[in-house]
Amino acid sequence: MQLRMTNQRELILRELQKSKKHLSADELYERVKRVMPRISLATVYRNLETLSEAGLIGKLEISGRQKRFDYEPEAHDHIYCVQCHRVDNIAIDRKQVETDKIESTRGYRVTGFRVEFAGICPSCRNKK
Amino acid sequence: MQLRMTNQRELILRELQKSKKHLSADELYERVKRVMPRISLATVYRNLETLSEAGLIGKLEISGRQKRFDYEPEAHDHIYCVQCHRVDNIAIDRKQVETDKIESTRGYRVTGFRVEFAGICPSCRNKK
DNA sequence: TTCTCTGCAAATAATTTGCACCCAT
DNA sequence: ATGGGTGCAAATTATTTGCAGAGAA
Repeated sequence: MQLRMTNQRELILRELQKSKKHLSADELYERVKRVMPRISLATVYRNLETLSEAGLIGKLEISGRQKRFDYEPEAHDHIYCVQCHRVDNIAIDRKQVETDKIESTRGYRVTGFRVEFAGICPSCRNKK
Repeated sequence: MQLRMTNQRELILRELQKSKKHLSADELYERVKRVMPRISLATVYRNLETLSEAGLIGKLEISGRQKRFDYEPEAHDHIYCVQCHRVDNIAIDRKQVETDKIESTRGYRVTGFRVEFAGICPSCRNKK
């Protein structure tokens, strides 16, 4: 299966990169529609998936309801399976986060890691 | 609003803790149904939400399609908003992950962090 | 030409909600 | 008794898929 660079795919990639944000499929759909009004939401979904498989963009696994996509593919302490989404705990030394410092991978083949913080963003802080 | 400890709520909490896994709502539903056959899936959803707000269990923000719930509430590197789910990048020193070591919080009020690894779990490794 | 890709609409999957009745406090 | 909680069914939200035609390689 080889990748064709269609106008839609190129536009989706370009708009996501231009945004410099972590957009959901429908947020990006709203943006690309301005340029290509007849594009379909399904096309956006399919391309985001394709582009992240190709490594051109990143797919964020943190989420509320929706998946979000990252304008730059990136290397990124729970451990979870990217195929079946099973999750397991893993013991790590938080002061020394490096793949080879994991005490046990529980049998997983580790493909990457990332550190994620939770918090309240500026505009939500203002609302309350 | 005060919390009532109903039989349903207690059972849901107990079964999640007993499982020692990160179950999704419907996986947990299958388990509690064995004990309380007429319980509704909606009740499971409502209680998982309530229990995690109360801090009795944890809600995992990493996900595939489904949310997963953690049998133990836990302290937990992207930064995202727990209210609107906006996501922003944050610069950290991965070798020194501590809240006070973040270079900039981008205006977020940080409530916690966790380190998460990605990989392929043992049973998925076998399937391929 | 040959396949991958697209738009459209319908189908799924996951989660939420309205409502009338129930029960923990 | 009373206000939060429940079951049921219907409604939403997010994402995926079948299909026939379009267009990149």
